Amino acid sequence: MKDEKWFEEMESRIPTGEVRTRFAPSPTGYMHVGNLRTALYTYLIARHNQGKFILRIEDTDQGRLVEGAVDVIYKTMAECGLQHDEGPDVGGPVAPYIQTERRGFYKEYAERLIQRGHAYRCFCEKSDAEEENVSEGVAIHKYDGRCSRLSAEEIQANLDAGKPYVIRQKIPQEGKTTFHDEIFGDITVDNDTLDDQVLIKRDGLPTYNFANVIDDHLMGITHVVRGSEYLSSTPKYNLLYEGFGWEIPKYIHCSPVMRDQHNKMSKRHGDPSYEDLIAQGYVTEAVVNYVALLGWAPGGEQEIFSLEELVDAFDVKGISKSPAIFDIVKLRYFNSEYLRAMEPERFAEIAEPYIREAVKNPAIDPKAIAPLLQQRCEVLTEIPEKVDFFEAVPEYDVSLYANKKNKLKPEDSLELLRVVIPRLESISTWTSENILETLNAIAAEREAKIGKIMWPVRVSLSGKAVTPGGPVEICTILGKEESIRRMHAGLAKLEGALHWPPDPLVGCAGRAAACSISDCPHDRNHRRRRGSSCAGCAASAGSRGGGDARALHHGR
RNA sequence: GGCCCGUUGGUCAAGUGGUUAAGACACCGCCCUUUCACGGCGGUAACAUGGGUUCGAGUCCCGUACGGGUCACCA
Repeated sequence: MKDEKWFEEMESRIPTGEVRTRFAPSPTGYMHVGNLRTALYTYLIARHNQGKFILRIEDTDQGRLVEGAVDVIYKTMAECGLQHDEGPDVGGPVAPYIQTERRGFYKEYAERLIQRGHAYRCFCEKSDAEEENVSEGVAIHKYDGRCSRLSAEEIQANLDAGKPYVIRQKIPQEGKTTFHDEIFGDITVDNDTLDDQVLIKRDGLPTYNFANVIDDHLMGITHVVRGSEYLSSTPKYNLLYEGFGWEIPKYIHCSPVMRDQHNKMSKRHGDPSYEDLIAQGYVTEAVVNYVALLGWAPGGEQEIFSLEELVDAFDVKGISKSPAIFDIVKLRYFNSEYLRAMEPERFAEIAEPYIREAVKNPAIDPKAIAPLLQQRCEVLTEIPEKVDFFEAVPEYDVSLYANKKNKLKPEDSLELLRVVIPRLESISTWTSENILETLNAIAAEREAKIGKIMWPVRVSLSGKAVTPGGPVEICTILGKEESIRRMHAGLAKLEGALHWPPDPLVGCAGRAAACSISDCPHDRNHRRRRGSSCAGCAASAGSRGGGDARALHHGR
C-alpha cells in the first residue's frame, strides 16, 4: 500500500495548463474507419488548441490480445499523419503508456477509493447476487450490493481466508447524476439505474471503465473523446471523479460510423479497415479527408481539406449527434479529386506498380502511361484493366467498330483503316504531332470529324471503345511498328468478319448500272447513285450463299 | 424490458423562430470534347408523425413511431 507521498508524486507529474487528448485503442489488430475517425478528431482537438496528443494502449483484456496489433496502430496513425506527442514508443512525462505496465497504479487508487467510502471489496462468486429481472424474456442483471454491507470483521475474515475478491464502485442509490457532453449537452440519470460496477477484476487488473478514469486523470487529459457507446457509463465516471475529488474533463462522445441504417461498420461484416481501403486503391489523404467529414461538418462550403486545414477548421460544435453511414461512393469521389490534384510526378510514382501489374513489356514506360490515367481514374486498382491493352490487344468483337455518334458501321471502319494505315506508315518521324497532323489531314480531305477517323484506329490499337488517352497517345507509346502491326491486325479481323474483299474483285467501275450498296468498295465514284448492286457485290454475295452473306457483307 | 440518445432528399449535411429549406456525392439531361473522364450549365429529390406554444416552427415543449446505445470480473 502506497503512502500519501506516492499519491502526491503521481499528481505532481500531471502536466497542466494545456489541452491534452488521448487516443486509447485496445490492440485488436484492426483499425476500422470508426477508430480512425475517433483518432482523427482526438488529434484535431489537440492540435487545434496547440495541445498534446497522446497514444495510450488499453490492453487490460488478456483474452483479446492480438499479436502485432499495436504495430497496426502505429503504422496507421503515422501514415495518416496523426503524430502523437506521447506514447509507448516515444515516452513522455506520465509514462508508461501501456495499461498493463500501469497495473500497479490502479489497485492503489482503488484502495484509496475504498478508504473514501466510494468502493468496496466484493467476495461474491461471478454470477452471485445479481437480481434477475426477467421480463419479456430479457434478463437484466444488477448486482445487489450485498458486499457493500459487510462488516469490517467479515471483510477481514474473508481476507484472512484468502478469498478472492473484486473491487466494486459504491454508487449512491439516491439522487441523480448529471454530466455535460460537448455534443449532446447535459444528460441526467437516476443513480438507482446505475450498477455497482467492478473496478478491479479478480485477476487484479482494472476494468476498462476504471483504468480509463485513472489514466485520463493521471495523464492530465482535458478532453475525453470516445464513442457514444460510453455515454451511458459516463455518469459512473463522474461519480468516480467526484469520489477522488478530481476535476472532470470535457466529454466528446461521437456517434458511430455505420455500414448501413442498422449496423455499425465492423470487421465481422467485412467492412474495410484503413488498410483495406489503401489496398483497394484509395490514397491516405482522401480517406482522412472523407472520414473527417463523416459526422462532422465544417462551417462553410469547403470539402477538400488537408490535415493542416482540418486542424485549423476543426470545431467540436460541428460534430453531429446522429450516426453517419459510410458511403464508399463518396470516398471514391474524394479519391479521384486527390488523384487528379496530385503532382504528376507523385501520381506516376504511385500508379507505376498498378500499371506494371498489367503491362510487363519492358519497352513500354509506365511513366508515359501515367499522365493519361491521372485525370481519369477514381481508385488506383482500376488502373490495370484500363491499361492492359498496352501489353496485348484483348479479345474483342467487330461490333466495336461501329459507333453511333460518328455514324460508323464496321464496314465504314474497314474502309477508313485501309486509308489510314498507309498514310500513317508513311510518317517518317513517329511523333504525336505528326500522327495527329496526318489524321487531321485525312479528316479534312474527307470533310469528316477527326473523331470519326480516330474511332477505328483506337479500336484496332486497343480492342476497347474506351481508353485512357486517344489514338495519338497510344500510337506514340506503342511505337510505329507495333501500332501499324495492330492496325493491320484489326483490318484483317474486319475483313475476315465481313468477308471482305468481295470475290471476284472485278468491281463495277465504269458500268452504267450503279451499285445500291452504300460505300461499295468497288467504285466510290458511283456509290451514291441509285440502282441495283454492282456486279462485284452481287457476285460475291451470290458466291457466298445469297442474301445472308450480302447482309453480313454490307452490315445490313 | 428499464435507462440514455437520435430522426432534414438515396448518402454526407447547412440550418439555432420569419430562408424560394444551402452545398456536396449519386442519379438524369444538355454543352464542351480525340473515346472515356474532367469541366460548364440545368434538373429530379428532404424537415418521421400527432398535438401544443407562437402573429409565425425544420428550429421551442409534450406524446407516438422508428432507429441506435447501454444494462459484463469486454473495451
